[in-house]
Amino acid sequence: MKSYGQYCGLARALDVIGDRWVLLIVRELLDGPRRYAELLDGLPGIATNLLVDRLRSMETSGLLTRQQDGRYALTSRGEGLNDVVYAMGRWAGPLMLRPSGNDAFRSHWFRHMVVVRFEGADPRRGNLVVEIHSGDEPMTLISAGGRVHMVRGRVDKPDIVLTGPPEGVVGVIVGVLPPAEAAARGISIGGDARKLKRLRPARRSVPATATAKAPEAPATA
Amino acid sequence: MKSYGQYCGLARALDVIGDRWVLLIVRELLDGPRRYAELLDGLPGIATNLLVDRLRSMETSGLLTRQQDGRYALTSRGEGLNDVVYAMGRWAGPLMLRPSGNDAFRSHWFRHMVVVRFEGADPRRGNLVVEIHSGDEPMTLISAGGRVHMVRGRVDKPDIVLTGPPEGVVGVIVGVLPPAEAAARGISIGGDARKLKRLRPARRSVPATATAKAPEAPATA
DNA sequence: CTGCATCCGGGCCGATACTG
DNA sequence: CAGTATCGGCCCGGATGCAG
Repeated sequence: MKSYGQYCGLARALDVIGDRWVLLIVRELLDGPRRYAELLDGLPGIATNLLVDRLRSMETSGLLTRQQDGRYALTSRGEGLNDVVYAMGRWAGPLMLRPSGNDAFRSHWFRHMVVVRFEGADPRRGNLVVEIHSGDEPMTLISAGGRVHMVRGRVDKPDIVLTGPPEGVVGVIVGVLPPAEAAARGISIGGDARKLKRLRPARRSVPATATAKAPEAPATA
Repeated sequence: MKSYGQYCGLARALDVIGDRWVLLIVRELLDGPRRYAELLDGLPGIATNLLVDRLRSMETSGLLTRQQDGRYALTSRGEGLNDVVYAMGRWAGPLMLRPSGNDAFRSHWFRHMVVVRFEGADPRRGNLVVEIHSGDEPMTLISAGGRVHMVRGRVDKPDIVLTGPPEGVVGVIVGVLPPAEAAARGISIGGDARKLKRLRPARRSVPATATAKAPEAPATA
């Protein structure tokens, strides 16, 4: 992509990560090193030449390296994009209620979509294990020690089992879709749905990122 | 731009803000409503048709509205992108040391570049007024009440006056360029340069954003 | 089978000229 | 001042080929 040619932080960042697919490749690699075929599967819709082009340019711009085993891994600089990816994921919250429809979906994307909503530790958060069946592989949400994690696969004795389209699963987990209405969205809930409240103890929808704005501008109140 | 067609927060966000120039338009409007000609001046390099195209599509996607006076203003949804813009600006820190060279520059961009480095209130931060001459108009940095602001124009009796290329000004302010070496970078400092330390009281280079990563990451599987 | 490289059509981007 | 029109070129996307 052509450089913006502006001495500005945002513009210089976009010169590096503004190309199409770049941030989605970062998303995939934030889960750990991946090989070419795994990336191709995790990035439905990308053309093979574009994937290679991006991997090359991201390597020269210092976002990733190629390991001895041939897998691609983020550099520390690339991992620094975690905050950018999560800021965008948080902003996208309202967009996720729209049904997935024909959109492609991979189960491991749940990790970012969910963790972004439960960032930080909250000691009042209860322990909970939720098994999720949506997409190409089972995933398990684990709330423990005040933090929420998400791992591939299943674990023994989940408290709840969720099955259905991804937007319904996300809605139930983040609490915008009441369990009573979940069935109408194609979600089936195994176990005691009331336990889901443990994930959101008090009234803390926004994790106190403290959007320190300058004093002019209309300030979103 | 074509949609990624993925049910993923990052992908859906990029479907809306991934188009070239969109985030830079947001950057301009984060300073408040602007008219067409002002945007054109604040976005050196953009073609007039592209600016119009972006303004139209950003209006239909709910990022901005047109006021009665014809000026363009961010909606609350658009202002929500503040965190995204700042996350990228923070990540771009290391990229800003490279000289501006032939890059275009507008003085009001200092606001984002500087505020992003002093986000949040720190009661130990001292009061300071720095007048800056770099680019197309004078700017003034004001540290008061533990917060750092940046305003257009000049105020009476600044403590320090900085003049020179933008990368030198940024370097001196954030502290990576010692005042003793500033002259070699074309920076002239009026007043007592030691007062600049007031801006960075303790050893807090990173504002404790607490990059909460999941514990699995390396995933050698 | 994995990991690319090449080719080509279409659309978006960028620069300039022009208009109410 | 605030756009509209036009056109060349580059990037993107999909298909296909091919070497280890």
